[in-house]
Amino acid sequence: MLAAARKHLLLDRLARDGRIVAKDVAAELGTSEDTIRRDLRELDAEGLAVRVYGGALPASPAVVDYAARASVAPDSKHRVAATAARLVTPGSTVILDGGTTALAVTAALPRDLDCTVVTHSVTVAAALLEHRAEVIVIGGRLFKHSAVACGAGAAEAALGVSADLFLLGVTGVHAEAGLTTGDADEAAMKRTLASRAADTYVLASEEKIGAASRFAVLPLEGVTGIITDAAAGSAPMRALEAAGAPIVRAS
Amino acid sequence: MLAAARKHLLLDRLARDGRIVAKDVAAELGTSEDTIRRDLRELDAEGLAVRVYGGALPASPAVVDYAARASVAPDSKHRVAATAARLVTPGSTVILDGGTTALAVTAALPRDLDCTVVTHSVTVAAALLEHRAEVIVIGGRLFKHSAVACGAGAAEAALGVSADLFLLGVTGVHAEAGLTTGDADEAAMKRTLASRAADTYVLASEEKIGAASRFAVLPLEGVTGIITDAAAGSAPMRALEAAGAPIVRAS
DNA sequence: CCCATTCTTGCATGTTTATGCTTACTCTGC
DNA sequence: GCAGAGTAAGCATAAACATGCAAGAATGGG
Repeated sequence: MLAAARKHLLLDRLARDGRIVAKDVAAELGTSEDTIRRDLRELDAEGLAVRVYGGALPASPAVVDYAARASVAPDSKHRVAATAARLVTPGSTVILDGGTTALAVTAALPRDLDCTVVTHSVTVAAALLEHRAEVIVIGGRLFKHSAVACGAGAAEAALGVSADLFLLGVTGVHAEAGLTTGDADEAAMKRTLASRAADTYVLASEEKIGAASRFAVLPLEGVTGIITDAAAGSAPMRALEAAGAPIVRAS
Repeated sequence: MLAAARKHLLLDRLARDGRIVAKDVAAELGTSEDTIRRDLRELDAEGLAVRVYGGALPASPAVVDYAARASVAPDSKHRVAATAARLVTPGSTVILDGGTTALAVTAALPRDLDCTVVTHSVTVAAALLEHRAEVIVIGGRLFKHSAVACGAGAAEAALGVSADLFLLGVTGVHAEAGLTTGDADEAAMKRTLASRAADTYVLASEEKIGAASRFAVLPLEGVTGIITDAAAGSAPMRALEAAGAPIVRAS
């Protein structure tokens, strides 16, 4: 049985029964309990389940739905998110963008970290419910595609914020086009958020490098760092380095 | 049975019955009383319950309400939610409160209904991502216990809203105490939202009837209707009817 | 097509955790 | 203040756990 198929089945069970007992599933699938435990550990790391002694329980339903839709290679995202999460220091205020990579940051953030998180993403906010961090939601008209609040009201609310750090998600990081995203309002919102933070770091998982979308957010040099784990030698990466992009290597 | 699931069940019972008797639950679950006592001690340490001699009592109602959110919504909630969802007409603007019953309303709402939903709950907002409805999020400081935005900023944002309908969630509907909830800020926010809608209906699933929490939201006659499916002949219901509460029967 | 590399899986190891039992103590109501 | 129910704490045991390791499968370049 394929590992991916097994994980899907586990998520199905979780949705159907509301719980997973590692021993039972292992017996049913004819695999070892260790394998199931490993799977559950990974699903927990991805924020799709909550690991408990003996098995697993569902994560917050909204988060699961959203994250499952973006069924992409989680490794790259995960490494980038972990690196970004380490930038969040106790007591600091961080603006967290929307999107699946930002969602991965919430999973990588220690639950007992005392900090303030400002976000315009309802899924990010929901994912932080079980963290100690103080959460400030920026309201506005909800953009269904990316689950973030945008528009005039949101921008106005954002102007009241002053943060130490902004973790920015984009859809493209390109040597010439700079940092881009797929929607004009979102791009404007991201710019506004960037203006409210002392430092801005881009969450650039592998597939974003070399890509460009229609709407410019910021030029490459407009941010403090671009966190990525894309292979250093690849053509787009060399182009970015030649363009003077402040690359930060994820690990 | 998973230990974590058992704790969820305990919280469920606490929300439903208002108390837990260690001996009874132990017998019912087929575990030792010690295990239940240990669980209750831990829930108490986490602030989710108050340990008393013989069992446990709910902590602040708001806290328990939130913690039980992962558990299965009883039929009563669904019936109330379905009735409430039918009040939402195409083209209208509805303010949807936070809480598990409001969440059930999102599930009962047709996905292709063209309307505008205003909410201060991030979980409600996330649940509406796949609906056609336009969603406006009211931002502010996130109140972790119930996943809603509260406070000065949220109230201010709410003042800019004008809606046809407000679906209000509370923790208690009592003949004398009126409509109540477990947190002062939340109560104020609910009042503000009620003032922005032409009609206000209360989502009063069975367990809310006859219950009272610490903070008053509105008097019984301050709302257009109280949607419930509690048995008509019960004592609390007769008291409510005698007090002139505008009961609407769910079906 | 083959070999090297990587990934997955299951097993053995030592460690941690949950649970029920016992015992001695505490609380509550009479 | 006394009886009985309820309780915390310690202890033993079995289950669940993380980790390292090795065998087999999958993958990719030559």
